Amino acid sequence: MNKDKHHHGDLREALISAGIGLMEAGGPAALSLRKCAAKAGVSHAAPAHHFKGITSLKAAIVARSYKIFAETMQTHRHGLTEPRARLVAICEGYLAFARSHAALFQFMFQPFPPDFAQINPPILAELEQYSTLAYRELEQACAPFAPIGGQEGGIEVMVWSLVHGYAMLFASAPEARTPAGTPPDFAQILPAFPLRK
Amino acid sequence: MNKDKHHHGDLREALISAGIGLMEAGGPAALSLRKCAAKAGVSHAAPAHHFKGITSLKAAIVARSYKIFAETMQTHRHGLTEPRARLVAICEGYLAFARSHAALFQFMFQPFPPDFAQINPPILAELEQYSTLAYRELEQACAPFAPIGGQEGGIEVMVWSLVHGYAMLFASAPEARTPAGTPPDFAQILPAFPLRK
DNA sequence: TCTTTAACTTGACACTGTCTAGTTAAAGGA
DNA sequence: TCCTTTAACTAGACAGTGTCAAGTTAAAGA
Repeated sequence: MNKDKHHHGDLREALISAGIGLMEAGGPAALSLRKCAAKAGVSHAAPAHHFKGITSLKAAIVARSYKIFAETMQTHRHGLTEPRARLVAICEGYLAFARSHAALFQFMFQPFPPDFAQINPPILAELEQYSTLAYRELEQACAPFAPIGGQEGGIEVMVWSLVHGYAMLFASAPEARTPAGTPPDFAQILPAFPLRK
Repeated sequence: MNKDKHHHGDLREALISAGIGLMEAGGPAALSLRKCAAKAGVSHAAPAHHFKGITSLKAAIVARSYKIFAETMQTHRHGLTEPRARLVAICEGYLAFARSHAALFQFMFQPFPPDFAQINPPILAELEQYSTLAYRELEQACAPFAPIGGQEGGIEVMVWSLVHGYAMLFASAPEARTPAGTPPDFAQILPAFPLRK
């Protein structure tokens, strides 16, 4: 741990972990550059040498979230080869992540603030990498099925919209606030879908 | 306008309008109690007499957003009686709002922070009222169609999830970042849906 | 060993939300 | 009309935030 040394050793990683911890404990609003620094045991200005600003740290946290997100879906579909079962498993992984990492899930899909440009390029690349990784999971699960409306990629957009909307509205919310009672399980919704091989 | 008078006249309304203006100009992060007060021409502590804290002001802004949201859907479905056309129109209204009021749309569907309790009860009631109003639009548009999976309300959840997910991912985002090109129009997706009367 | 560079600290600044105390204006009662 | 009460606002202070500038300390390279 490099105790008492001037260099922290792996401050970058420590800051990301601290940030995720803060968000999971108190929601996205609980994230603060200074609190992350304190949790990592460094001064309040230390993060500046690893992240250009708080937007950069946020981007790094989102990148990390996408990584966990993709891994969750991978775990769920592992070993399944039958197309329909595989797609269902991917959706279950999607919803499982939204439930168990509610704060991160909400944070990931928030549009980025206008100061996007200040994010360090390597962080941007990492973000791109893992979000693509997650998207590929969904894409591959949809691949066996015939396109909808003749448009390429239409089926992914349809399934993605459905599972994402459900996750946002019912899985990740603190209380699934449907004015009309408890929503049905997603497992009852997806099978009603017109998926043809 | 009650110029030079001690009382503003309608500060509450002015603060909500100012808040919406700020958010539409610079995104949700641009909202600040002090900036709202400045825009309304009062001191920085004046809002405290109308909103218990910034969470209350945010709730009031969300309530107002739901009102506009419901009205947008009403306008779109106006005059349509054929069930399918009506449902399509409601969805178009949903997406139109997400596009034209992107910041508000994102903000509305963000889960509330833990300090929910500090929100003034009348604001909470207003929020409840308008969000229910918006939900009723969708509910009524779905009513003519047969339930899915035997579960009551299943069709609403399905349609709502689909249009909401699409709105979040493709309509309200600054750039619809699908790793695989431009997403298809929603008009091509909904018709593929298994809706029976 | 000297120089350079990266990692971090310290201190300051403007900005945020919120609290307390004071002021000003309107409203109600005699 | 005068007095009291109350609501609406101002002014000032406080802790917390992100960010910048300058200094320090440690590691790396020649």
